[in-house]
Amino acid sequence: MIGGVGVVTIVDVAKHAGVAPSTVSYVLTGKRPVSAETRLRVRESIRLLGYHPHAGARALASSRTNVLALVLPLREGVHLPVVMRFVTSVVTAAREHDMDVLLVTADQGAAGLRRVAVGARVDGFLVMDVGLDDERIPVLRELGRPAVLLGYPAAVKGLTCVDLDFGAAGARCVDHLAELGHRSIGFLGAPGVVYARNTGFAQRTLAGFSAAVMRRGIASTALPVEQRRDAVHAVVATLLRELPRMTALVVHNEAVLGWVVDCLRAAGRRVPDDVAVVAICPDELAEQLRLTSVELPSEVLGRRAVELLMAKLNGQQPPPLTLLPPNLSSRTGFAASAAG
Amino acid sequence: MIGGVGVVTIVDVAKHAGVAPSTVSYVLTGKRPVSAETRLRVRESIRLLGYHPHAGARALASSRTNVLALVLPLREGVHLPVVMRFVTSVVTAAREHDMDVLLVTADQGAAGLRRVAVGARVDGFLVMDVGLDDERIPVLRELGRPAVLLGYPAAVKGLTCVDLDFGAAGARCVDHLAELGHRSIGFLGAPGVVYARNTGFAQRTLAGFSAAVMRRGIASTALPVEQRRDAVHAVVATLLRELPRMTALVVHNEAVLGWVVDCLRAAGRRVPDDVAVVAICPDELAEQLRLTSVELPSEVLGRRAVELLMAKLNGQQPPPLTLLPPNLSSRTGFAASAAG
DNA sequence: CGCCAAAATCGAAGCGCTTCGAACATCGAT
DNA sequence: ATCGATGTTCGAAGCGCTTCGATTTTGGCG
Repeated sequence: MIGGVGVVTIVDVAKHAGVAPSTVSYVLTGKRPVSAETRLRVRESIRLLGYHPHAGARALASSRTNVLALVLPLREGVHLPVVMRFVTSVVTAAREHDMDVLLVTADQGAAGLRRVAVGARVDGFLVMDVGLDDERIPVLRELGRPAVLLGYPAAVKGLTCVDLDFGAAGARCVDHLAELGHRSIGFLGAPGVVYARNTGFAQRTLAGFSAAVMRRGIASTALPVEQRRDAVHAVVATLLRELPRMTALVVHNEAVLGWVVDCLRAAGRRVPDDVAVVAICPDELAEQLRLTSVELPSEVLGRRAVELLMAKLNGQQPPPLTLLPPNLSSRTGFAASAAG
Repeated sequence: MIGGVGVVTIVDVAKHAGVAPSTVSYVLTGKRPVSAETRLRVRESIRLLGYHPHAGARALASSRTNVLALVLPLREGVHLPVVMRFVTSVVTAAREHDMDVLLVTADQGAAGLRRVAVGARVDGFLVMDVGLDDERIPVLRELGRPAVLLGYPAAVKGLTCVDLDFGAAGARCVDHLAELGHRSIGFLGAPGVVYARNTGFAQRTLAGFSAAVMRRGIASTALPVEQRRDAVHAVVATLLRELPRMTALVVHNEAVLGWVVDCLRAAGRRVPDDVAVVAICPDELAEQLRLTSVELPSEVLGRRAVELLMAKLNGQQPPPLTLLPPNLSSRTGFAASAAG
């Protein structure tokens, strides 16, 4: 407490505890053994003086920043609440590994990645919403920094990717409905633009769905859905026309899910009595609408991604692709109330 | 290009350009004049060698990190898309000032602030969702780091706060409706818990609304709304009972806005013909539902907050409270106006 | 009682940058 | 030619931490 609020350095702590600065460092990092007695004394001095290591100095000396970059997508068609939930789970998980999170928005693009990496601002990258032919992947490869991708491109060799197994999710919905006896199942997906830009997860879900209905000889029609109420109305009408005996519907588009149900009811179909709806969406939303669903596990994904990244930072080599198995929750309870 | 991908330091650049390291530094920071000729040569060397200053070293030497902390709320009742939109505008604005953004979630609480500040990880704070008696404020005061708050407590002296003028927003809705001839106006607000925890903006909107209806001698009833469909249904029914001649409704709860409209229609009231609905919500949502609204200007707020923080970092002393005036957009569509 | 390996601690050399006083060059005015 | 004044550039001293070889301490054992 020499200069008032001024910075307490490791030297101050060392003096106060009667040891060398290096010993304090070893107490802090645990990189060399320190006798129990000394460790206790140093800890006490740290507490007493209110010492906090200077992040910049540490980064300079150890070339480790304890910060990871979270690269966010900001394109249209991504569901903001899902992103947000994901972000918070990443921050929480990162803190458990004593890491902070630096936000990089994807509109800064590849240049943003390069800036952050070369400036030694972060130890590694978490890249969200990776498309099938993502421009950021070559940059990431070139930078050679540890990175974990959410979503995955065609060739995952040399990468570390994690995602929900959307193909299995699509199939899981069909299996569930088939077991309930449905023989004619519709599919409503993401907006057309999402399919057009090769986003991977949308295609994979559809592919899983299609393969499953084909395998079981189930009649089906699949359509993309735009995020406008009138568009939803139109597409539901189309579906009911094209697939008149439809008794079940798989929806992979959380933004319009509520409207889809509304439109079905408006068209005189009871949900789930006449049309069983299975959604692929965050649990919370499905819970609210009382729909059977395959969960979009943002929290688990975020946490898993952080853990994979930490593994890489510690020199391990996790598998190039981790797919989380889909988890279907049946919610056949009573139908939703209210408007109709 | 001596050691492959290795780090290019300021010394390498200096050698390559035939100057002293300090000169390179001055070219970079502009803190001392450098002759045009030298400046050009140094810039060229920087480009050629692909030099990027080491953030940690810079922070250590200059005690400036060029990082600001964004402290996010993660409580229930906050509308995630709004937060997300806000986050992205902050990141974008920050980048324009050559700043990066470190995420701190509020659940790390006051301790999180302290850790980040004392470790010299950030230059300043952006604190979201500040309540009337926020526990983080004393910590912020104690830390003495530049900070900008979104939302504001009772006493703003010595702080820098920015927010939408919610009181004016509530009043603006009433004024608009009164001018259209409405004499009986309902108000649906945030969930009860939001009022209970003194969040400020909810109270202020209600206060502005109440004062305006009183001033004009307009009949009114105000109710909180929970985020469940059945709760919305119930509260709309209550409202229609308590205020049978209601011809207009102000809704300050983006999460249930759609349901409110649904419930009104289900109750046989045309919107906006029988009941004119004015929302206080993000423009995008109002646009989608074709409702007249006062915008929740996340983008503008985020940008403004960053600018205020930058001003503080540059030694200026912005006013303790900046209130953005509400902006009402009329969306009467093709339907004729109600009332009258 | 002395010797050696193991355990604990120390000391000094950086990490890459900024900063500040000093040195140097240039030039118009003496 | 000489002298400031002005405009540029240099050199060295840190910033606070980690790291690694060296040194001291400890304790088991001949």
